[in-house]
Amino acid sequence: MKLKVVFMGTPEFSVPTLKTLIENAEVIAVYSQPDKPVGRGLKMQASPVKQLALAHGIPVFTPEKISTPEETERLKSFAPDFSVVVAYGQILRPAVIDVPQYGTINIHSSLLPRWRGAAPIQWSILSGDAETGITTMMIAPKLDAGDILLQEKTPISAEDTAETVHDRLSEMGAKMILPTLMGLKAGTISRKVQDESQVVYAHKLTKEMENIDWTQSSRDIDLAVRALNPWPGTRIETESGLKIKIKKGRPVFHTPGKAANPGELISFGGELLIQCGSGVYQILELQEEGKRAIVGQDFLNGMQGRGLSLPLRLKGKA
RNA sequence: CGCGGGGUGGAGCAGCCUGGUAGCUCGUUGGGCUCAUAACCCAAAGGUCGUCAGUUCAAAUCUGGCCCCCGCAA
Repeated sequence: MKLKVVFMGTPEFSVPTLKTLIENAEVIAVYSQPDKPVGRGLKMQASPVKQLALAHGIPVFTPEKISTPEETERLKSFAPDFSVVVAYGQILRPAVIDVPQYGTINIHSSLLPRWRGAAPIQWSILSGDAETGITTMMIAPKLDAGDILLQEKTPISAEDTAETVHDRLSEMGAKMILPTLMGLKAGTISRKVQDESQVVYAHKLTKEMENIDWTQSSRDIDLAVRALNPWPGTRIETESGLKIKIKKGRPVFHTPGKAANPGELISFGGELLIQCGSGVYQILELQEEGKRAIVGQDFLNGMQGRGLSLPLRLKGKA
């Protein structure tokens, strides 16, 4: 007998888990955030989760607010064994959490209790954590505070960005959902209460975070560039008005022949560099406003034709 | 009708406003220099200027349509 599951999720991150459930359980209903105008032209678009569900003929519900008496009643009518919540984007009230027979399960992309909250992947990179992972947990009324069920770790490499870790954790979460549900139903998983003394919050990222403080060390800047990729990104703006996103880079340890001032865009040996508060940061890939992403060497080549020359002073933190 | 930038030899750019010889940096090929080199010097190849039509004696450049790429915003 297949498990009867209600799935709640919205972005791309949730998709692998939903796929796994569709293949191995009976997904009786899917909840997702309402369609929103997206992209150039502001065309209305269904969330990735909604699109997948519709493609499989699964009923989709997109209430503005799921924690209303009417929606709760509807949820009850499905008589689910489990609700599985993956990046749904709404807080569930106790009445909703309590509907499924075996409980409401959440997949969270950090090693709880570290990094509760909205942007755990980004904050784990930004903080220089050596590893992160996936936690499956019981949903509790308080955000990300429920009992821990299963955890799996993955190291954060020097090449990892929020995007690569996001993709990896997304797949990890999908692999962990069945063992979690089966184990819970069979009673072979022991719930583990979170150690409140270890709680750290990963608050939501803001657009302003794209502005980097160049007086930091090149190592901190490297962490920021990787943590904020692809959103909100890391932007530099020269005093001459060039707006450039740093897509990829790395801290380097050699010192340019001539000492530059912190916050100056310079080049040395064909490399595009930024002099930081301490250390030098090499820009490997960048993107100018309105243009496509290019490597540092191409940017240097293009400067010649445009009559630009280094060093270029960067605007300070906004 | 959300706002905006761009499509020019293999790459990144300039030229377009003020129509009339295709420019810059890099790469490629050949040669030179050197113990040697990703360095330096000389030379060469390589472009129907996104596409279609219009204006004009003449269009990369002006006008209109279409295709493609991207930034903001969401």
